[in-house]
Amino acid sequence: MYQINILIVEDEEKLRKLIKKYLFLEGFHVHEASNGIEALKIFDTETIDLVVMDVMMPFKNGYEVSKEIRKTSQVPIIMLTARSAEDDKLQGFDVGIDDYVTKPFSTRELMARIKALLKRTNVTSTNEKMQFGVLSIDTGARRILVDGEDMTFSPKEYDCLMYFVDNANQALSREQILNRVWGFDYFGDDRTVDTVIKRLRKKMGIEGDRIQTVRGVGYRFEV
Amino acid sequence: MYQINILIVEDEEKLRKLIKKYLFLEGFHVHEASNGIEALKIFDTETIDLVVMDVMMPFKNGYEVSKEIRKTSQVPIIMLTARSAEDDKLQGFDVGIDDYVTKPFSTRELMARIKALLKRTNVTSTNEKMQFGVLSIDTGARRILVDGEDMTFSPKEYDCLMYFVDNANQALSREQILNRVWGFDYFGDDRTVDTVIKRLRKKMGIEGDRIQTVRGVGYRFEV
DNA sequence: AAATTTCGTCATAATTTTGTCACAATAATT
DNA sequence: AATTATTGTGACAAAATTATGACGAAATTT
Repeated sequence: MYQINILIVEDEEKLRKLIKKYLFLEGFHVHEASNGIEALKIFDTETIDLVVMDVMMPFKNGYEVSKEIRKTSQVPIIMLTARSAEDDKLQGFDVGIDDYVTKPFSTRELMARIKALLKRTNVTSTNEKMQFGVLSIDTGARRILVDGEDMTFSPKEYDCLMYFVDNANQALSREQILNRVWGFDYFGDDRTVDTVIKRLRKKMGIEGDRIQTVRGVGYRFEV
Repeated sequence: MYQINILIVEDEEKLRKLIKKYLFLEGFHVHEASNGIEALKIFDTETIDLVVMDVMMPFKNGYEVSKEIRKTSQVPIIMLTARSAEDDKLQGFDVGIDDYVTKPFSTRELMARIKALLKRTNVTSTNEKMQFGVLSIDTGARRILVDGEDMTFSPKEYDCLMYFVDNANQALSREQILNRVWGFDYFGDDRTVDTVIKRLRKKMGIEGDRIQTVRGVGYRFEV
């Protein structure tokens, strides 16, 4: 499946690696640049779906880089800034910054912002058609057929199934599922997952038992 | 469905890519040329519905290229010029330039001019007659029949339906619909889409439920 | 400029989704 | 076999999302 590409532009290596790690854990494909020049080079040669960039950088600051990027692209940009002065923000939005995160920030906050922005700007994975027994999934149509019948899956059910499909034959803990499908900022019962699984299995009909219980851990989608 | 083909002739790559990006977002199929020779070559081999061309270019300037094109075609041409002197404009119209945009211009202005010119010169997506159950669409006449009855669709309704038809069986988010039907520079409520959908469904009669709600996302037109 | 149509927003209704809980069922352990 | 831990499931109410009618502003036509 197609992975979403994110470019991190941050001169402070520790912070860059930290962000990279969390983005990686969220399933993104991550590109790194430690300065603006490098960033623009990568941006020109790679397909980038979203940019996370520090304002303060040697050579070229974040705003200048954004301005360059905006000449050719409407890619979503999130700016990291140490200062939180109002005029700073205004300047940012002028250059077409889509969102703003003030340091220090929690990785959780940053992840939330990134996901929200991706959603807002409609960056999604490509259209695919998949088949598992009598279960057909058409991601472009966001439609699922069971035994040829159109089955309506709720957003949570759909997202959950997608997560399973993307990680077929892997045992996924409830926590992992919660993190990915509900978002890492979700504070709810682990067992919520069980309920969605129950509904999924039911709707999937005969293919329902592709979702195996992994006792003490969570679930596994088998292909 | 047939996409409108636009040829951009501009030697400055950054600007060319920028225009391309915006045209793409508006749903056009875009061809690029960085000079007059290349432009003529593409014009000969591709079907081009409209040309956007810079006057100032190496080798052959915009007027010369236009003259060449006019020998065989009445394709609408928009000229980009840095100078705004009157004689310039006159010379342009002499060679059969249809419209004129002076640099620097906003992408919004250029898009508006392009759309206006397409409308003026009656370039529409080809005349097609489509049938979906009792719903007949004649894009050439911009007319829709429901159950044999002539039904009047408002511009928004019509455009929206066309977007659906062009992307049949695809889940389209409200944002995507807004971007394409209302234009990327529209800042309004997501829910506006719902209202047009409501009106569409009503006018489409029995075929109204070809427009399916995709919960948490938007809508899908099913064929 | 008057009349008509279109369009966006809002309030409210209708519908669907979702999380939790209680209890049943099942598996693991003693 | 009994006990304990874990998972399955139906029910239900709250929350979220979508449908719809109404209304006035804006645009278009007459």
